[in-house]
Amino acid sequence: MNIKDIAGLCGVSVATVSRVINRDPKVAEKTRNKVLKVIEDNNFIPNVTGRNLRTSRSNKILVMLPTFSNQFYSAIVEGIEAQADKAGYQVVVVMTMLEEMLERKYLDMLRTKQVDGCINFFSMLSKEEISEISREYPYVQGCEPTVNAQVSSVVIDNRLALYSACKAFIESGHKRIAFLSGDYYKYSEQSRERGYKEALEESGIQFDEQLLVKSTMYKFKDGSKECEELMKLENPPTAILTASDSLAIGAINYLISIGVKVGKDVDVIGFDNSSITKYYVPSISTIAQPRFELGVTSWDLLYEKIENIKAPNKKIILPFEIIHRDSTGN
Amino acid sequence: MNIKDIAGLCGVSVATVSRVINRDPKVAEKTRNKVLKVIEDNNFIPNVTGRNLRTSRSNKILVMLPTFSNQFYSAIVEGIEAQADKAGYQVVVVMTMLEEMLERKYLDMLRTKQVDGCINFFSMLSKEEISEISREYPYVQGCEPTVNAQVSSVVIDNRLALYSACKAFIESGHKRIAFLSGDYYKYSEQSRERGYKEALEESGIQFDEQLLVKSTMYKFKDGSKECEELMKLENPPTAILTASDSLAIGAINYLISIGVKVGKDVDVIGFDNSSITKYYVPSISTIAQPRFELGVTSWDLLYEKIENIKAPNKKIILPFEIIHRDSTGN
DNA sequence: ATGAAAGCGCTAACAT
DNA sequence: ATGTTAGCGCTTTCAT
Repeated sequence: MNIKDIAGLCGVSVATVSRVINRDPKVAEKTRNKVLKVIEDNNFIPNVTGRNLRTSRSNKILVMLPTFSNQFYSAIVEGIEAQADKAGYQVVVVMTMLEEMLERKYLDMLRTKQVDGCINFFSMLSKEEISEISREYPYVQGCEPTVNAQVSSVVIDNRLALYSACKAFIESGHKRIAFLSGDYYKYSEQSRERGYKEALEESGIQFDEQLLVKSTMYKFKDGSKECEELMKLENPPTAILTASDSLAIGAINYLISIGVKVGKDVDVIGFDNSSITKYYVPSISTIAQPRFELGVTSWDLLYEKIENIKAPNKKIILPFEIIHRDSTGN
Repeated sequence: MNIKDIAGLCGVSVATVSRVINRDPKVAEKTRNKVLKVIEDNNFIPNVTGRNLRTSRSNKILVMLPTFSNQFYSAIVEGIEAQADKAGYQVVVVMTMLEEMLERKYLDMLRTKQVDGCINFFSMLSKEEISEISREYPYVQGCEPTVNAQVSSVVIDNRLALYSACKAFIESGHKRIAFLSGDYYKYSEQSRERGYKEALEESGIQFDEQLLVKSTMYKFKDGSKECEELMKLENPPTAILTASDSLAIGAINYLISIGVKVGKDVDVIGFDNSSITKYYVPSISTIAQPRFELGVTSWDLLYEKIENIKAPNKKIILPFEIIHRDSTGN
């Protein structure tokens, strides 16, 4: 069953059927109805491959995630899908597992027109490469744009987030404030580190590099282990900022294990507001990113590029929210 | 840059280039090398759409998940991808959000040959429909096959899992054992309920329907709320089996809030061994499914169907593992 | 071993 | 308003 069969059944040409399918207004009302009826009756769906070959477009976009096993991305993808669906686009989600080879393989889908655009949430490639890709193909980065690359992106103000959280700690009287972070997702990490240091400096607290941990890979285990190191310091922290809820949970897990009262003896704040934070005991304070909105916005940025590859790059910053729960006491 | 350009550069016909690309042995060694060199030099990738149109195959498969926001599926998808990649297939992951309309829309990708097969992890459709789809297209179900549908599937022995866990509770002296489950993922729920009842019966413990909760949607909140109901019973349970880690966490959260010592006063066991179970306090005992293997096996089943749609349906059962942690004391 | 050519299903330029 | 037709890039049959 193809467009030719439908044309035969209708007694019209394939061109007319194609016009009906593509909502071309230059078709007589009567003809249109006849064709639509036959399409309906035969449950006909136009062959996407034929159309794609002809138009060299796919009506698909690629979403590249570092991993599927981070709940953080699920709401983002839902946001993207909601928008893409409205525009008649399908979303293909892949994970790169932080492997450059895999990332390159998936990017070939752009070159070979298997997808019309790509939203990336963490790239291993250089800023030069990303800038070039972005010049040639609809390509947008979310959450972790490549530092200094010329590309449209949507993020939250990571600097301000850490600045605010750190300030809040200082205002509740903390003087020894640690920051559990990583050295991988450069963009957010650098911004957050800046915010952390600015808050300290502004309050006249001497930055202590022992309290800035950049060696984690964002696993529970890392949170525990690095928290242990921190607590063994001569002058351990009384408050811990973290770059992810998993790190916060790891840290809290360790603190509980040594009898420290979290939210009382030591305050801890996570990042991302994953669903578990509300149900952990103690419940975990955290910094929430507008995940669905991040998805929606990244699609909007991509669509601009799909419609006009020369559209200027935009850098969009969405608001975050600090959520106070038991792990920061009071 | 297409196959014609390559042919031109090589001074051969497009047919020969196509043969080289497709590893047809009937090409002279010398010709092959020349062509390969030119392909390499020009960084040429054959247009997938052209090939798909011609062969009416896509070398893509569809993985349908109820949701992205359940970590449970991430390792499964990794297993599928690992296998599919070896066979030269791409994996497209979509979520149906438990919407029948969406599921049908995605199934159209089979009919329209956008994908060569589908692995489904929960369907809203009737067993008749699933059986028919499975007869016509490569289609496999994992974890939650449609009850009584004629389709290849891979699962764990859910009955035995609950039977064993319940038995273990009985052997540690529990007599009031609740089961927090749902009424949605029929397949696993029914099997588990059977195992639960069998264990009770076999041990001469009267089944009490107050202790079988089937109203959850597997959310933290449901676990908390239903646990509260249970504990308010005249004769509350001393042990709680659950159908997911989220339910276990919700329940434990509530128990802690009312001062009950989990793993001592009341034992709780989860299901799926999600990563948080190890880092919750108390750490949570759970029933682990071999997630990666579930993915691998579901691919293998699908591939049999892709190669031969008439291949007989297989029902594969993989082993589970009960992991004891602090939430079940001792 | 290689080439010529048909045709997969569709769209769009051109003709009527 | 509708039809005719070329051609997107590829594979594959049939010749040679």
